[in-house]
Amino acid sequence: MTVAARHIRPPRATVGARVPAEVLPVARVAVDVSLAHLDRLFDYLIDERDTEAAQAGVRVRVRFAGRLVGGYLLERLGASEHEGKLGFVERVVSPEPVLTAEIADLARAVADRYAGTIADVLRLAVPPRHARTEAAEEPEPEPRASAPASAPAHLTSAAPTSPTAPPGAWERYPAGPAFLAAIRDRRPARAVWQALPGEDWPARLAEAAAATACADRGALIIVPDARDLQRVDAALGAALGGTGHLTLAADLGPAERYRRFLAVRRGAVKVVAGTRAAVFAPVADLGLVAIFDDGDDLLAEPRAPYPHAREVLMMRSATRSCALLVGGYARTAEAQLMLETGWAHPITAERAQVRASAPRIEAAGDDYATGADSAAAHARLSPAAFAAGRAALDAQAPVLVQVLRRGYLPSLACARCRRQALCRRCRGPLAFAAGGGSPNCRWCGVVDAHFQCGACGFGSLRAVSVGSARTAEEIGRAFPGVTVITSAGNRVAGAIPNGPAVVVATPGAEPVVAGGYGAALLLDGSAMLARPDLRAAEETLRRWMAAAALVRPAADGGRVIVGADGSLPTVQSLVRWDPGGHASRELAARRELGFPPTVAMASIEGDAPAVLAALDALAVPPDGELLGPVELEDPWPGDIAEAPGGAKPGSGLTGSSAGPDRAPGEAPHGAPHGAPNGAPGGSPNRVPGGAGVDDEQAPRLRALLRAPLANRKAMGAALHAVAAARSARKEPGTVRIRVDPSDLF
DNA sequence: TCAATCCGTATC
DNA sequence: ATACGGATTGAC
Repeated sequence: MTVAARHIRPPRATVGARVPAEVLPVARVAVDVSLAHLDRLFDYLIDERDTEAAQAGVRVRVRFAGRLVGGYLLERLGASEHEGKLGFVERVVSPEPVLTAEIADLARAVADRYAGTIADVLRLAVPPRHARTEAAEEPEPEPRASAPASAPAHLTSAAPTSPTAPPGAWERYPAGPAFLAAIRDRRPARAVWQALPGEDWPARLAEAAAATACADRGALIIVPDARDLQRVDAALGAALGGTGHLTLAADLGPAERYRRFLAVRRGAVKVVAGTRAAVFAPVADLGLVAIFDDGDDLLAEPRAPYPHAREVLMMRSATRSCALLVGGYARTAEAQLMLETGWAHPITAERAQVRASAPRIEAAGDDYATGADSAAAHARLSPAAFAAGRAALDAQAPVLVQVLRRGYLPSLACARCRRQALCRRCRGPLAFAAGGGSPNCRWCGVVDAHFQCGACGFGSLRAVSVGSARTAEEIGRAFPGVTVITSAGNRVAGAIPNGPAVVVATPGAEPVVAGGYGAALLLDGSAMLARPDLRAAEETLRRWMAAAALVRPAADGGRVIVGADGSLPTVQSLVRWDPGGHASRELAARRELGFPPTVAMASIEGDAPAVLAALDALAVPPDGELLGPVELEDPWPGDIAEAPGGAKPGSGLTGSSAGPDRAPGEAPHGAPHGAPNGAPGGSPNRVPGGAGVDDEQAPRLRALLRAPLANRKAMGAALHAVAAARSARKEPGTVRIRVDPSDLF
């Protein structure tokens, strides 16, 4: 038939019909399709002329249901189980085997655990290809089966200077040296480590990595944000000699990101540090995985299937039998559970050592009525806080002031009815910026010169919270003549010089200072503790300890004043520096209430009809329990909660961006549903009219499913089945399923 | 009896 | 999305 007329572009160069490869002609392919009912491998034939390039782990293009899609070749087989006829692999994209068997297995396990698809996990795990980089980076000198010793000399881990222990301060922890010894002996020790106040934790992690390198194995270190990563990078440089490691972070460009990924994959570098997306780094011959400050919510991946970095590392540790180190000043309930089940051992210091390292910590209540007219009271400083700050400054030491929110007056309410003040255009929160005469909207930026309460019509405002900028201003008056530095939001200071100065910082943005702060004043404690969040207490203690750990020991005059009621258990735990006791009580409480991590929990949320149908179809696992559904009022319609200059989410494919200012009210909640850029109700600034009444849009529901930990697999499978049924029938609406969601309320 | 069309289901 | 198979319909 009219062959010539049919083709606009020339027929494939394959004019000669394709013939299956002589050996192992069948390829098992993970296609890049994230539909739950297609979440399995598919078999294709390999053309004889692709047989060389078509190795396990390479990227391929295949025709799937009529269209070309990407995928990874996972395995070559002699024959297929598939009854029907097989198509050919259309193209081997590149002979570079980017997906190792370990990461392929890990991706499958993570998908199963989080009721997601392997395609989604692989998108998190393997960076996009950058062809030029791939070509530029030497095309594989020798056959790749060669021993690790064949790595280029300049990239091998610096010759371990002493074949024995790297010297370090792990001796301050009774179990520390034994843990390092285990790493050196290639034993899969697992530990939960409570860093001492003032601990140079990047150095300790670097020593652990060096011990791993001594044993000629790979190490992977995960930290919450870019600032932490810089410190670990520097410490690794010092411990390994500059070329023995590399870092993986979100802010690298595509080329650099892929270049480093290839260096890791090719085994040229065996010590890797990174932010959360690096948990999937294909480090060869893994001997140690480590994570620091695992309570930080940046370690929860915001893209489907929402895996948590700590959990992924636990999985890698278990399947590869490598050592695991979960560190932090504080201790999460999850870490506590590892200890109580005996899965991991504690690395903690003796009481005396803790006392010698910690500053003096006292609670000062949270009202500043005393001397209400003084500048100190305006700065929300209790007399004790003011005195501690004054004393530190007099001793030429810097003072750290931790405040919950950034901005000037970031949250306003009607002065009469106390309802939150909202923008009349987009209903976003109103706030005062520094030096601004009128409040403006934090979402759309519009200025509202004549506020009128949408609920009661009243015309004046009161501040609900005070931000870092306003606090800095007041502190300046309280301590006249002293330099005031703010570190919050987009403007974060990494380190400051020693000397008298006041640093006002939001949690996670505290600069480090050589020698330590003379004092830390922790404001807003009650507000932090009062958050309606399962993890409010744990999170508050984590933030307090992170700040207090930067203060010099009590013997050197270090003092911490926490602005909260001293009788509260969390405050007590801080004062006594007892993260273990706090975590133990926290875990007991969660067990009592049937909350994670003592049970497996999942949330099912989305459009009401779709959620109801999904719940109908759900096979509740044995001893499982369905809670809800309840209607969800979503105060944050978009996934961008901060309009002016806020860090754009999802810019880098490596995940985690620095953004250390994560006050509770501002936490952007994650994307509202499964769609990657989903903004259900359109952009924030819609509906010009309605200034008051809650305009109900399509109701959204949320249900929780919980099951005993032993039935976690069954729960994942049941949820995956629901998602599969939905996608197979192309059911309308949105349902987002999350296992171990970070926000339960 | 056969083709055109509709619907459901699988996607190697 | 698209492709295929089986059922259904309508015209000879």
